[in-house]
Amino acid sequence: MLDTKSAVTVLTALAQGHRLEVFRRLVAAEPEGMAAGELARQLDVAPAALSFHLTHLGHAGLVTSSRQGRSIIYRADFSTMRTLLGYLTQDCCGGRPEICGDLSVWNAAEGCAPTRRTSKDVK
Amino acid sequence: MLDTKSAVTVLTALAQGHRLEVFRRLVAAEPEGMAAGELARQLDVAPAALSFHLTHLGHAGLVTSSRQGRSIIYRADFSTMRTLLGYLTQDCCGGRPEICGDLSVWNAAEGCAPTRRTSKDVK
DNA sequence: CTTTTAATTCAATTATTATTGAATTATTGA
DNA sequence: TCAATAATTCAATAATAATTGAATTAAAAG
Repeated sequence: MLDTKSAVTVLTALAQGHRLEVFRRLVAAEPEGMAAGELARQLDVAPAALSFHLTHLGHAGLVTSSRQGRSIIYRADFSTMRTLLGYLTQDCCGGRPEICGDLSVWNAAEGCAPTRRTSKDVK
Repeated sequence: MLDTKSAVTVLTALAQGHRLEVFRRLVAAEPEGMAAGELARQLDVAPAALSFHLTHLGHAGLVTSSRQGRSIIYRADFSTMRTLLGYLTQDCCGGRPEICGDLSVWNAAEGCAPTRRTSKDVK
């Protein structure tokens, strides 16, 4: 389970228009992922600015990256999002699973957002 | 369903230590809620600062308030959190419900986070 | 080896958020 | 009415976060 500090880190990463949009598009782009430059073009954000946001998302554990030729490919990491959803559900429903339903089923489910860290993250 | 801009508003509201903690305690304090002053004491935050955060949470639709004597009682509003969870789930799993499971069941569920706006919000 | 392309890092700037202390509003009780 | 309590609003400051343009690193192609 996530501690409050980590939860704030992940929430902060998602609480920004460009970053939330990046994450959305990376989810849609699974499992191929997308190059940093392509994301910058699609969102019409300066490469340096996007790099900042991607680093931010990476720190929060929401994306992974790997070099492919001269491009760096980013991919959404579902597991962190799942952890966040679990945390918020606990927060939201505390000792009252009857209010929001029991999410533990899909938190425990097999095949649910497997960690896809098949390649080392780019440094 | 939440649009991206509103999602950012709600995420921003939660992406701050004091506010996340306030929300957590208000969830735990349901259904009585808690006075602003009591929250300020418990979190050891200056009243003016807490007021700022409570306004922030109120704007995002995460808390409601009502005056009771000289105190102002705040309560967690589950419905916004539920909406956020639904949005993030869509985001996270896109057209792939098999990845995170189908949350639509508890989004549609009866008795799930009824809107408890029994009193007018304090202006 | 030089040039081009892709991306990042860095330092500076700009913009946004959070905190503080003083002043203000609302309510209660002496 | 007056003093005390609870909370908010306001203006100023402090702290963080985001953007920019220039410089740098890495890989591919001529």
